[in-house]
Amino acid sequence: MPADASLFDTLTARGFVHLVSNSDGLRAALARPLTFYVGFDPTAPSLHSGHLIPLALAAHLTRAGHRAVLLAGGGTGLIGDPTDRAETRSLQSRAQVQANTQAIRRQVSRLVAQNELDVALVDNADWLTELRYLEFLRSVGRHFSVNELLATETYRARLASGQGLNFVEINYRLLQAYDFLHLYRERGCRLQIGGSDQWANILAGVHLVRRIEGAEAFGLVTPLLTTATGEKMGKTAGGAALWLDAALTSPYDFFQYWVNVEDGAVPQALALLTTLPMAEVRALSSRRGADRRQAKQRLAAEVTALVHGAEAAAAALESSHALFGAGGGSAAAAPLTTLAASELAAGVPILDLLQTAGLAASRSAARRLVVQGGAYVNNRRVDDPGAVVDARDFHDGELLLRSGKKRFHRVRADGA
RNA sequence: GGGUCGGUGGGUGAGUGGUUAAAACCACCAGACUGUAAAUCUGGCGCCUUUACGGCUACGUAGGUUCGAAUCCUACCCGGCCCA
Repeated sequence: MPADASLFDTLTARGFVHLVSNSDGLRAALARPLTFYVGFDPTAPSLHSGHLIPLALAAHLTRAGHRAVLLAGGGTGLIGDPTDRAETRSLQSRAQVQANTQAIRRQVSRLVAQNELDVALVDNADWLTELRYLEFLRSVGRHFSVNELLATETYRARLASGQGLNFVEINYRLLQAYDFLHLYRERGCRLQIGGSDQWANILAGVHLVRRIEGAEAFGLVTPLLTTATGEKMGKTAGGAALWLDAALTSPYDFFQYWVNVEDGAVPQALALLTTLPMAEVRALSSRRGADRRQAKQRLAAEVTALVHGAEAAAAALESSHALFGAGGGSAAAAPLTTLAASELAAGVPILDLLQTAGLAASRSAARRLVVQGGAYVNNRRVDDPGAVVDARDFHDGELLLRSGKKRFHRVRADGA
């Protein structure tokens, strides 16, 4: 598909454009294939929901014929981005950063392959670790005013709150700006995209490219996904982050997260996270009342497919229907714990079972759950904390455990 | 390096020798109402057990004073600010 000038308008219509350094300039630049980049810092071994929008935008751009460079921050990760952090982030060990960087590279490669995108993967450690301090100060440092740096929200908030600001943290922005310069030189990269929190960092890169190369580079940031009350989205039921790694957040849980988002978040999520045509997004968004759940299921199916593949998404959908719907279908994608037949023979106290299944963090928590009437075995409430589960509770070798209304867990009897 | 203030539970933040497992708020869990939504109301929210006004652990770390310490003392670690 050839790049075209209307791409910018399409992206705007979908809501991707929160801020742009020069909208007319970028609109014109997008008329021809252009190289852009987006960076991910290795603060964890997996990307999370916050990365979805920039990834989706990268996919749109790539499909329109632009070249993507996905950057893993193996170098900047050694410093740590202070943006939106109330206090100084303790430095991660080199080993930790390396491990996370590797994990993220693998994950990104998989995402890219799964969605058949043609992108380049780079790691800024490859050039940042070789920087020479004096040289860096003379060539890059002199283009930045400390007054201006301190005036930006990130740093100003820190100073105002009296939380202090480490020298290392001030340097983060310069390193990210240097990344942009480096990619401009090495790959002709002219656009950096990111979440809205990255605005100042991205502009610093635009500034540096202009100062040193006398060329115009562009910056574009996307909005953050928020709830109706303006809170950042992306926390799972347990309060944990919504990871894109299936080992950290299973496709089923990932799917359920989207089914459970609040009504007000659906239109934005459909437009930003799925590739559905806008006409369909609008149609789904117009569903009201209970019908809105169908829009959420569609959203969940689409996003899960992008992240975990069509097959995993289909399995998650089927399991969701099986557990919440009028029955039928397989709950195979739902979380599962296997019990040895020997354990089961003696009977397993319900409190232990809830804890083993991860539906309760401790036996105390499991006891509270039962006492408060939130524990179910095979959809029948258990109100005796001393209850014991045995083989008779298993049907076809399986038992369905539930906490509250919507957290399910399957227990399978092994060797029975 | 000197001075000074401070480090409390997932978060913010009270508490300055004795019903303090630690106020309040947020987050979170469960119940009710619902649409696997939101809002609202109710209960809960360190761990363990034979569930008891029981036991254990906890207020940066390690010691000490005391019948008794998050609260006092000492050393150390970490952070803010001021001076250098």
